[in-house]
Amino acid sequence: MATSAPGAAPPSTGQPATTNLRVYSTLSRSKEPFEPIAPGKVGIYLCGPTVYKPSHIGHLVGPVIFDVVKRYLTYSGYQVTWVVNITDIDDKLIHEAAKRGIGVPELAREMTADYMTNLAALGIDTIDHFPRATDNIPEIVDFIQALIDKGFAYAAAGDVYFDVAKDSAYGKLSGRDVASMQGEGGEMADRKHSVADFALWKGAKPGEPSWDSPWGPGRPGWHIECSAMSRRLLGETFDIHGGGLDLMFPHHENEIAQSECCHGQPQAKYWMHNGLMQAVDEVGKVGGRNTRASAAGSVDAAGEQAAQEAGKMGKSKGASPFRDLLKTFSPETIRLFILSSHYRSPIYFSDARIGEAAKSLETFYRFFQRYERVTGRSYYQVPARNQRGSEVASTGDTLKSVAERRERFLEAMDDDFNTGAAVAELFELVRALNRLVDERHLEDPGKKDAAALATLDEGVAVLRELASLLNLFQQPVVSAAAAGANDELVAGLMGLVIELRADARAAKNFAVADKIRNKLAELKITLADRPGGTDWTIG
RNA sequence: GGCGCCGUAGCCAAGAGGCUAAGGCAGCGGAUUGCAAAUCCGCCAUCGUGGGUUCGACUCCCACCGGCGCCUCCA
Repeated sequence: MATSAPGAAPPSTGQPATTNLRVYSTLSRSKEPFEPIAPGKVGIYLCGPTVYKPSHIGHLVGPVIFDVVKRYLTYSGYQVTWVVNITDIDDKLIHEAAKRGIGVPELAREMTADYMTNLAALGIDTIDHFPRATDNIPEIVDFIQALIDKGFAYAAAGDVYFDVAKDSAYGKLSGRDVASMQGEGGEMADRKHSVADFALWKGAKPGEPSWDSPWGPGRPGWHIECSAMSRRLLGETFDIHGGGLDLMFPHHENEIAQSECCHGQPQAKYWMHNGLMQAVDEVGKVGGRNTRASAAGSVDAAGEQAAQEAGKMGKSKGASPFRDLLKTFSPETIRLFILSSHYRSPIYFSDARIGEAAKSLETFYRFFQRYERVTGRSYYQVPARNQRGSEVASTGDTLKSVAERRERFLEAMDDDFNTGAAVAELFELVRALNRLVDERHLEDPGKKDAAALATLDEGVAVLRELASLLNLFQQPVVSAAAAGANDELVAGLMGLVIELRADARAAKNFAVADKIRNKLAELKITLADRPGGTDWTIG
């Protein structure tokens, strides 16, 4: 399992920050020019996990996306502070801990560790703070008290509720009408002034974890921790608040209500919501996409069934733990899969679809090997350009193409972090560089061309620059099979086999040469005859 | 029922009022190769259906069909 990528986000360049970035905000339902509240500085708060079960892939979509957001902002000259909260006290933790016969803190520790391990595997080392709800109880209690003092909340039988009727702006994020809300029902209903009111503090029942408060022992409601912790770490108003689309209501709506009623100013300037990961059966398409087949009468029963089985990777669907997914797919594959589509769109998840991402990554890995054959240097040792301001000299076809692709990549990122379009430019970059190697025969040992090699290096530096913004190709991926290739004995035997095959080829004994290659292929070993000799890869 | 999103090639997926509708996977043809692998070049979509607005729409509006999400403390 890979650990964090070295270097974290590219260092701030100290240059003027980009002015072209546009960010879609759920509040305005439109893309807005990005202008941080304090020049040069950006605060980001992302709603993190409730740590009661192992994280599944859906929990890691936000971190992957905001890791890229932070990298891009940093690269663009901003100083970014990114906060991800850990909800470690909540009904779900209480129930799960009881079910397993362990304490809530123990459960929280275990699941927080699981989450952290997954983040590390994905190379996400850009998060600055992981505040836990239970570490911030005094701040939370103060926050609630302030809301009561200002008349926006009321205590009732050990609980405290937010009085939605007092907030005329309530519903502005999700576009909901207070009157039509069902709200939290159950036994709390009769304590609340309105069904739409939500708990800020929940009085403890016997045996439940609790903290002292002016309203008796209890614990925070779900939303208040985020209001309190975001204020502590980022201030009353900060730049970007993110989270899954499912949190828009009620969580973020309630957060806004709490924070803005308490402070009398906006909580966050931009609200970014990522689309949800959806599970889909391997068979058939999803959504309305099989409409035509069905309408035409050629009903694909399997496809229809698959569509019906598609569903959010939520708690009820029992999505498999992320750590299991890592047994099948590399972190890099999962990152590419997530970043290949737009962050606001839902992502339909299946092994086959992630498998496609894995295949497409091979294009890059093969190019990196080719680069090493040509230059003797590892792609991973090429210093990444990390200054947005420095332009690429566009002399010659290749560099012209490299500069253009870089420009398009950056434009895509400026357009509300369009990573899908940006990824396409990475493929185009590699194509341009492969073309250069082909045309100048750089793999041919007898044809070293200093100018072409310099161009290749420049192109690779740009590839590294752009890829690092997506946290891709930061360090070599070593598969178990590839690791075996380093074995001295294996290497020696392969050298012998290749030598014997070379002799056979020299003698035009292609039957033997091909037999060797075919038999090796059965062992998952691929031979490639190149200008400089034959090399082999495994896996 | 209320609110919202979506429907682009065999599959995944960007995009966009007029310029060649990105890229990936799969497939086909060619170059290269002893043959391959890899690489490169080329081919493969008129954008769910029906109307409307416009000089012009796949892109805007309406309707319909189909799918999905939220309204239940799910990232």
